[in-house]
Amino acid sequence: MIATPDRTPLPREFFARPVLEVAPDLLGRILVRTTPDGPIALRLTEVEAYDGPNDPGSHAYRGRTPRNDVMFGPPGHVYVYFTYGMWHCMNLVCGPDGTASAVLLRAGEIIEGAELARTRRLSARNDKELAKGPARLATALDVDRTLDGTDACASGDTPLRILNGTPASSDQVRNGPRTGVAGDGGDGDVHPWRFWIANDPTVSPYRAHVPRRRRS
DNA sequence: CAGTCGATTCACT
DNA sequence: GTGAATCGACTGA
Repeated sequence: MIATPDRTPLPREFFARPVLEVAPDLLGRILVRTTPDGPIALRLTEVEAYDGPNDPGSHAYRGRTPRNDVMFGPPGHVYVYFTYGMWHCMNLVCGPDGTASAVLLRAGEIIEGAELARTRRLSARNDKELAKGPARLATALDVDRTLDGTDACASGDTPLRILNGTPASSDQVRNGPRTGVAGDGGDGDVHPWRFWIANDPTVSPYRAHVPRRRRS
């Protein structure tokens, strides 16, 4: 018998801890996206940690800019970036105010509002693929830069909230190198800061970083 | 101000 | 497995 997920909101203090502590603890939590058409809820199954200005793989590595400004702010807020000219990815800001660390939400299982998610993810061949990958996750939840800076810990009307859910037990958590991160591998250290739930079918496949060939 | 490339995805072979 | 799509942020001259 499966316990009903706990829908208590996660408090800001949850996110104020060190990012490497928060990231694995996020697995099994529930993200609720409230759209004009209704709610979409997602159970997190895969995340990656980015450890502020000390982390070459992080957008915060080269300092504060208009794009990454939210990362430098208080924890519990959402950092959304636009990439490859067509996709969005979403993060949750962690650590004390000013730390600039964040967790990239890479994959999850849609547990509510799948019919809404399907209309945004027409290329998905099945429901496991709706949010299998960070840009797919953002697309399924209708997240773009207009939500950058949203407080996921605010009470009342919010487009995004994060709930307690059913945290993954530590023996179900796996970790390994981050996907597609230029700062990892090579001459630098590989940070095994990708965390996922073992054997979960919604987790995205690992890919090493490949520099893009120059366009003709 | 031009050049480079990205915390990716999808269609094809 | 390979390559295209697509644009804005960032870099360095």
